[in-house]
Amino acid sequence: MTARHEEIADELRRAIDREEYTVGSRLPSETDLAAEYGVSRGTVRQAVAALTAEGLIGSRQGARRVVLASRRSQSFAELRSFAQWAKAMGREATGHVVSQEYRPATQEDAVRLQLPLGTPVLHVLRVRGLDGEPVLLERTVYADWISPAVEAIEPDCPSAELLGIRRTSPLLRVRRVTTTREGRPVEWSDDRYRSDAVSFSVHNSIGNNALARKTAD
Amino acid sequence: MTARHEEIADELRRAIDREEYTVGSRLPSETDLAAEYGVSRGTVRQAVAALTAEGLIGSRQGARRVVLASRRSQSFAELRSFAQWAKAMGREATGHVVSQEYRPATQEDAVRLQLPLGTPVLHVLRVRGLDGEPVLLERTVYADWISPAVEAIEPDCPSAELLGIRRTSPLLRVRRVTTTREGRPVEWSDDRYRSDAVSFSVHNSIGNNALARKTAD
DNA sequence: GAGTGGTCTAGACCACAAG
DNA sequence: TTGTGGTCTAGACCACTCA
Repeated sequence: MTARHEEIADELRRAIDREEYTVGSRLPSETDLAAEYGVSRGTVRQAVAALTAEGLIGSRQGARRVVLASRRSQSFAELRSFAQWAKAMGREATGHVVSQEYRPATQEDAVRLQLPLGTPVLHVLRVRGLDGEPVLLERTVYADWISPAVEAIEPDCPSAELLGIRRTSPLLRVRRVTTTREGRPVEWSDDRYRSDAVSFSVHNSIGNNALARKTAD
Repeated sequence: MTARHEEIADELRRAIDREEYTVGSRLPSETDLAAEYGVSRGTVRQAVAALTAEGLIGSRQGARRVVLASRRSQSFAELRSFAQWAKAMGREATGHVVSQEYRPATQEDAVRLQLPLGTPVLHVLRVRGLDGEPVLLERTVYADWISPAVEAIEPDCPSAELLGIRRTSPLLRVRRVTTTREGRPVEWSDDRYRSDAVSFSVHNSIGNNALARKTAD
């Protein structure tokens, strides 16, 4: 059922967690790992590529892979939910679910969440605020296999004043896709921020800068 | 010199740019692309994996890959430099280079930027602010092959009051790596934000959420 | 110079999509 | 049913690291 390379990636993550491989130390060679797990080198490379994308390990041609970080020390630079982030900032996060309903997955939903066409997906429209001030209009589409967990958590506040701004106000629009460690898409979202209220910044393995522009969406 | 799979990825990006493949249309099959470029299927998969990571195309098992976006329409959701972002927010961005010097690449520099040990890398320490208020202390290390471009742009303001806060003030710390489209690391940075001023994250193909936590660093 | 990661090939089988 | 992407194998050569 689960792909072998995902199992191996998980085992490596756990090995790093329990400090079998400590931060700064070298991972076994691809050949050794292949022998250890009884797979080909290609499969090992698929596994370590996942950890590399997560920033857990680094690599340079000719040298052993190096453990860069462990999931234990995730005190900072950890991507946070809106509420977690607000708390860290000493602000009070508010959230209201405006609407919530299942719809069959459109072509776009299916592609972004890697689901069959027509699979029921959960659409949630939320207004989120800081210290009572509405700041973010959030449209999220959840994959069917995760939506029960979402419904169980959602506090259902029937309605809310949508941001309380004119429809023509400029908004910062952000589309994003959230995935599990294994790269399985969990949700994708189309957010519109009040452009005078919030902000943010980059934090990406697959990032960009002014010198080498990238299209995020 | 350049890997074949990178060349193919570039050609595909350009093909999407000139709307040879329009948004919403299907890409040729891996087999067809392999024949067209005279390479094996594995090489084609390396190429399309890059575009997938960039969010340009999507894929589902059994169906043709779909073009999700073009680099033409990058008006929003584009990762911006600090100055670009500030301007979009209607704020005035300030920046001062506190120090700037070349040092031989340490083990960490070498791994994160995928450079040989001891290669000269450019260390830049900046203070950035919004509307005159210092907000971000930014330490950036640039790869040698990109540093000339950095030096040419940098305005050198000799010094600045470092954030104007006590050394013990809590700071939000963010480490990030910036890469080119091809995944070649350009810089990595260790930033410390004034925790009462601003900041945060999210916006990632390889993201996370509260349900499936990920270690960003 | 031996070891290692980066690249590439040419096959194979499977699960899923779509007609 | 046919085509497609996802996975996996078992080789190969090269560029680079490091002792």
